[in-house]
Amino acid sequence: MKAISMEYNYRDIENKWQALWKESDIYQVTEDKSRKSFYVLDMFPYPSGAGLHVGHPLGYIASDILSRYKRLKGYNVLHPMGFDSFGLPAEQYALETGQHPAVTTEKNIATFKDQLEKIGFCFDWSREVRTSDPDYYKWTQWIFLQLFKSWYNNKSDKAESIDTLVSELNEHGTLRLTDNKNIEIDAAQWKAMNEKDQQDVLMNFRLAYSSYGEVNWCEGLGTVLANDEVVNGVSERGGFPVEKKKMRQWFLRITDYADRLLQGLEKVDFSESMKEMQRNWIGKSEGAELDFRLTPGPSPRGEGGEAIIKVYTTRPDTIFGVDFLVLAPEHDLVQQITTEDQRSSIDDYLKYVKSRSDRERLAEVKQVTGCFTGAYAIHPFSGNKIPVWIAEYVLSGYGTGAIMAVPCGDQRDFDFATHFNIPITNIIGEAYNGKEANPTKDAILQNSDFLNGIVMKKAIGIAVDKIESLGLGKRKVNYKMRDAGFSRQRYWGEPFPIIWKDEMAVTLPESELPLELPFVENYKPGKEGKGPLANLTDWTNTPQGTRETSTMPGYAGSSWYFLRYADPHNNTAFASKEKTDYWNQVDVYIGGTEHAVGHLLYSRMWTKFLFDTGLISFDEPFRKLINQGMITGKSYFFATQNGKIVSYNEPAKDINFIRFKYGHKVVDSTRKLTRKNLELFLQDGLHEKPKFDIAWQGSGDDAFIIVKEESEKMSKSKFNVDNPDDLVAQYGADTFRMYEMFLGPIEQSKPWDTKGIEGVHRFLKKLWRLYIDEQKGVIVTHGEADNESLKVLHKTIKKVEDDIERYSFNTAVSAFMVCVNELTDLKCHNQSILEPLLILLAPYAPHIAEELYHLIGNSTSVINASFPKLDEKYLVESEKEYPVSINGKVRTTITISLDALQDEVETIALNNETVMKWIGDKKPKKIIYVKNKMINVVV
RNA sequence: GCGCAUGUGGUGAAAUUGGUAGACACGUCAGACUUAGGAUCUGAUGCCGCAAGGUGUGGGGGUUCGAGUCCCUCCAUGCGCACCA
Repeated sequence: MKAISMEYNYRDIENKWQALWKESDIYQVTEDKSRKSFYVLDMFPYPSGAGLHVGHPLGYIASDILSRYKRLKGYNVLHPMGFDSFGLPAEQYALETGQHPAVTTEKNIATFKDQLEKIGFCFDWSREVRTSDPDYYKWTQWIFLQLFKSWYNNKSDKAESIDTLVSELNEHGTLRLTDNKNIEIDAAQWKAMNEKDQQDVLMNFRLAYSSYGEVNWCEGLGTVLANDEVVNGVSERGGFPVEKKKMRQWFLRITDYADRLLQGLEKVDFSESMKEMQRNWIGKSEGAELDFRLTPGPSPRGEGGEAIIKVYTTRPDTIFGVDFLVLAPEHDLVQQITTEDQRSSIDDYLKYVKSRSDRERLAEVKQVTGCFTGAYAIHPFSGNKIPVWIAEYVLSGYGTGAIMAVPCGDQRDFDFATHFNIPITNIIGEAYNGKEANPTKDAILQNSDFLNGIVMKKAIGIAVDKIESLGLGKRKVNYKMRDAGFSRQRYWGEPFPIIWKDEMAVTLPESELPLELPFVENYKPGKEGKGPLANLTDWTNTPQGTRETSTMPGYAGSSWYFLRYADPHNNTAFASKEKTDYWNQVDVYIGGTEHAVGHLLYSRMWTKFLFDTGLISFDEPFRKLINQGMITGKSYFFATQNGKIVSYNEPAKDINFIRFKYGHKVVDSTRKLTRKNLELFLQDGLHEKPKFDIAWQGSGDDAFIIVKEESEKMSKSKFNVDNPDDLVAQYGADTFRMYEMFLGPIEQSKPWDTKGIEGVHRFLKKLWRLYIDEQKGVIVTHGEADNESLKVLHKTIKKVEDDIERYSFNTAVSAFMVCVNELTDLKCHNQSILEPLLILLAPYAPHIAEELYHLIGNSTSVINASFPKLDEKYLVESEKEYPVSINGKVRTTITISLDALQDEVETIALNNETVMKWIGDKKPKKIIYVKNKMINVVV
């Protein structure tokens, strides 16, 4: 039996090499100091039950190509993968099915790894990390303890051991740090305090701290959530309503790092929109805090002391435009300053405010509501009486919870003043038209005493200086960002290494880490909003006290995992400094935008903290961030009316849309939608009202409906998930890899569409035929390569190198296609061309490259080859036909040598008949010779 | 409302510093070889026009010998933030 068909059998080739690579541990890397390191990282996935979809690998493929490329370039490349395996979904699943999260997680990870392996990634699996692994979370707990034992010293502008704070207090007592971080006790008082009180003081400084505070409580999930996990008043995961609740919680004092997180953005290579999102989240604003005294009056003003209202403003220049003050309804002073006349109205208003949920408040932003307190404040400069109001539009959580209202300059203040007939003072002359506020900073101030005639921009500084010098207030920087909630009333997370004793948090000794997550029978929440761990009394009660029963949030483990990859099996430290120094920062980090304000900010904070403590030597984790665009799925909808499918002749109104799974039967031969299918989807309750047009097709008895497709994020519930396995099975991993790159720029979102995949597959077959003839076998020739083929090769080397270096992964694919097309045309089968080509291609299509590399006689792996050297001499053409443009319009061509001198070109051009025909007898003003591009004659 | 990003053929998209716009691929059309073709190969394909030619990168304006690229302005789409004082 002869005729071993030598066609491109991707299935066998890929299986074979994947097995061999695995066997030989070819992707394992060590800290080889003789080579420069390069660290390429993907955001590690949460191992969901759904497995991988086509959107996942997009980033992984790009990072894989980059890693393989850098490796060919001689770098020692760290390219690890792991799993963010703690988290809510596994626990929700456990609640429903009773299966232990550890079991489902394990199973899901196996599926993920299997899928990843089939795509041929070069991950060093010996460095795999899993956040739910005790050997890993031991160090998450350890870092938490370090945070607990540290405080942020504004003087040194870094985190320090809490001991430095203690000794400071022992020696000097009073500590002046920033506005909101003062301890005003003397050393004697401090020493006189009992331990509990001392601990309470320290708790106000620890970077991981516990406190009673308003938290986002999500009843549906039975836990609290961090601000970034709440979207529009509902939980990001599951969409359950979220309410404010006072509870004892753990927090991360990320606000102390606000400024450094902001400054750090200057030195990292993130996209502008990503930086902007982070800046937005941090929300720094500079302004002033200003005191308004209240007029003395008959109304109760608290015991003895006169009430002072502190307002926060970013526009102190508008101080003379203040017509009233507004307090948040929750403001502490509200009860104290309300006059008897107004008391009942205020109480009614407060009742009304309380009845409204966060969601209602958000939804009805435009509505103007408020109530007068009866109190008046004194304008600090003019001495005028200013009414004090309360209103919903002032938030208690921002600034001081009180504002000075300047209706002529702020639209909300304007609306409020108009609504309640409060007279408006104009301080910007003609810039204010009386119909709406003008928030300009460029107007010249009037009616403004010492600020008259000054441009607002300049007046800001002048006003603050005056305010400060008169002791009426001070400069103040404000942040929108709040400290991050760090505890969850959940099971499937890292337990806190904390024991509560006499209301004091006691840390577990490091020798007792990891504090392993105990086994539980069921995942029902404990009493009083506590997590499932609270049900395990055997576990919670220890001789030293009661264990903390909440667990750490999902972002705990992911805030430092990139460091662990450098030294994943270290048992004595989270990673040795020697190794983190070697691998250093992540050179390129690839992942989605959805982590803009969560994971990325927390990682940056943890890195800065570990840097402060001297445990690592860099304070930004990621040098460059690439945000892969989302690959959206196509959803298909059918129109229905009263539960029936809308037919061609019916009028199209009151139409509902039913989500339908894409399938050939339905969309291709759309004669009718079967009753069974319809019922199935009606039962799923997936009624939706999308905004697109309906496309009617056919007529009469043949009428059918195709409802246009819509691109959305892929999700199981939307029936629009495409699974990479199918494509890999049908076309092979190499085709799949190249196709995902070929789709378009990595950072762009795009709908998933397989219709172009054939083209890529055809390319690989065409490539194969350069090396192999189905009958004759290997047809590679030896000897000198011809000049034309060499030009093609070197052009490709240059293009591919340039493209990958600028992360343009899609254009390099085209370069390969052009190359193979041209070599096919040239009938080039020369080894000295075709071997380097395989090395070039190996990052994109490693399997076929490896197979051919061996078939043409190599015994080593293409993975360990060296990137072909570019010889520039093949890039230049000795003579070239240049387009000649006359006044910018191309009219003819001239053939000259590439390195012709400018005056030589001019002579040739002026002797050229066609050129002369175009310019006639006019003298050209100048002749521009754009090297390698064109010649332009300006007449 | 504010901020950021993006607008190029029937489609996905190229054009790296301003220099022949539409590479490459899909699709479509025509053809070759075939018992067959969902294999392979060749050619055509922005639009108008038989053609010469004209026109063309969301609209308008500007800078330049020359603009998809730079500037101004308007429009559309996507994402983010949103009573943040």
